[in-house]
Amino acid sequence: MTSLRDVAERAQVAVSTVSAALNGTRPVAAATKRRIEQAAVDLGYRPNLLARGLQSKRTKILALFYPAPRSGFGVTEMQFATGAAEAASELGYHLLLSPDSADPIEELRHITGLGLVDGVLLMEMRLDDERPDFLSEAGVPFSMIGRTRDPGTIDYADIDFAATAREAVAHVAGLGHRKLAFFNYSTGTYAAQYGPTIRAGEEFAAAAREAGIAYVDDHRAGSAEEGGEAFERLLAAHPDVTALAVMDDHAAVGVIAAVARRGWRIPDDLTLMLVLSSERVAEMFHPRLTALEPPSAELGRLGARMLIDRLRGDGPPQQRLVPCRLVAGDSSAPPRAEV
Amino acid sequence: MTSLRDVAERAQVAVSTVSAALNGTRPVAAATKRRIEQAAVDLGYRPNLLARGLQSKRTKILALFYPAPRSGFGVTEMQFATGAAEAASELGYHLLLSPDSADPIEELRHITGLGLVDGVLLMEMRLDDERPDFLSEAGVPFSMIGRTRDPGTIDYADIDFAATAREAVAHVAGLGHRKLAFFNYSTGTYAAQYGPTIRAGEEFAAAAREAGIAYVDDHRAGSAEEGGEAFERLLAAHPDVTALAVMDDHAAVGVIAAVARRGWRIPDDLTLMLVLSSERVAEMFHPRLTALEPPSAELGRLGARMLIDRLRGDGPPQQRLVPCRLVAGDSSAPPRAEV
DNA sequence: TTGTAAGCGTTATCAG
DNA sequence: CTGATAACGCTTACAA
Repeated sequence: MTSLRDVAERAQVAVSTVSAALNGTRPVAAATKRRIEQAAVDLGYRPNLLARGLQSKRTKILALFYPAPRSGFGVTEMQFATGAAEAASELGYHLLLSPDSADPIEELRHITGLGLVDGVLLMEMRLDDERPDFLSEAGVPFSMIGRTRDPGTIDYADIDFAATAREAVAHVAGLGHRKLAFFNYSTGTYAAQYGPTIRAGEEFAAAAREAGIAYVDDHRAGSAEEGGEAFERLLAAHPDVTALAVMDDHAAVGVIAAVARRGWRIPDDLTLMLVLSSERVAEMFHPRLTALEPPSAELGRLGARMLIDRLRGDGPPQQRLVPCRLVAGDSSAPPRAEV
Repeated sequence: MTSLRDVAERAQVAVSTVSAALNGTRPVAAATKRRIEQAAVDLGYRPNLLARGLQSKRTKILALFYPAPRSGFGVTEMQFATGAAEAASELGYHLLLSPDSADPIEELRHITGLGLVDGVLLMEMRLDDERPDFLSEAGVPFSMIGRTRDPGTIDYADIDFAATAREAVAHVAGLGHRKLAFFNYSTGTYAAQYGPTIRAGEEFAAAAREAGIAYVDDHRAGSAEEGGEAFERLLAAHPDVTALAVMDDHAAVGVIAAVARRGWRIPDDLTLMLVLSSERVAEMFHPRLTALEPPSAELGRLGARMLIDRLRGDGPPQQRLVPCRLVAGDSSAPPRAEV
């Protein structure tokens, strides 16, 4: 482990000069600077992040704080992480993966108390999430992937649920459908005030209203079984529904099975869309489902970038909403002609 | 930020005594110890990891070094990460997510040169992977999720491909099948000497031979299209195949489509299994596919644990093989009665 | 059993 | 423009 001292000796200058030369933190004569840089290269010098951090109070480490997965960590969550790690890496930062055990706040207190991280990236936000309050009070810089009900001036990157819902509604309306149903995530996520659950629910209703098409959404399903049951109930109450948007992949499996049991076919008898699911998953179904794919990796990248901007002291709060991408599959078609 | 000094002042002792009391690194009178602990609690003292690391050369940080995803990061890879993070967390360690950019070795040199991490966790191993050599030479402790062709005495946790293949073969043989086909990952992963590709290929062949059932495996498919084509070719050459094991989820999609085009049904005309895929994914298919689910989270946990053991200086090399779990779906059945 | 003091590798503050 | 020197918060001899 070669240190600043070694470089200083070899370049015949003082340690502080080496530091200055290498960091450009104060003017250094061109000649000396060259000499120092050469020495550093010769010795394969690498600054010690710990020492630097201890002194400067900046570790260049960000913590990605992720709650225990509700229902198995999905591809989406993974992409938050890899996106954030990539962006951080590009900007010279490192990403620490911090699982939250039982008590999120205690865990946050712990991880931020260690002096190890410069800031925290929050994900899996609930509308009434108490983590932002804690971090604000503790004076720890942070940003969110997702957002609380009232994010105030906190930096965040979230899905643009309104635009996403509008696009989904426009898609089915454009095909001629007059009545859309929406299956949200499980009741558990609703109770937890999980952001996407609540916001998607609201925005799909609003978008349908705006577009002037009928809408049903009182179904929440988190498993294939529940999805199938919800679908039966739906048709019993609203036989005129011709299009369905489903948030939970597994619920969609149940819906498809129920459709088949009924002797129906997709898309002839039902237009089915997967909301907040990836193209990769949509392709597993037969027929390939239309999907609204969340910009997960980008949200991760944005979250990391705005946190780093904040750490660098730059400007006003950044709040970004990015819509899902509609990937048309073979599960969308005009409604069957009513007799 | 409250430091050891603050605690020392409040407890009316020297800093070193506080350190000793809190770390149990040398005997401290019970009374003093209690006083110190009380003071620490009162002040909400948290040891500064940077300072500690700087002094002790131990940061309690592990880097999970992951290569750019070959084909989109899957659930499996995510579970390596979360499993490792959890295990690390339980043992008082932290996990740094280190994306490898273009040049893995350079990136490794960088991350290990910073003095930031105590050790490295490697994943996505290729049989001829050069990363282990680099780390060995550099004297950086590490462990692998997966393994090279000849891991020597390096710690690793990998899938037990032999046992997995045996179980798969026994499953279909038990149903009465006499000829099994195997579709591996794409040719690209073969060329890259990607561990699972090579090992699964070999072990399925060996298991079939042992069990005395016929076997075909010269098909590699990494997409739905390729999967469909491979299936057509397979049946053209081996019309007597009644069971098929597929490694790539997307290839399976193509196979299923091809089966349907042919007017066949699963499992009546073909027993289909997904190898190295999760139950969650298998459930998306209709019928629900039989799957051999890799113990991803456990491998991540094991990898982290053995690395930490190594850091603590414990014992002999740890090399663990864990078989996949067979999750029977509705895609397995006895072969159709030949006329 | 406890205190003193010397670092760990940086950065930052001063003089020179 | 450059060189001492004092932190940063902790661990670890060594002394008392």
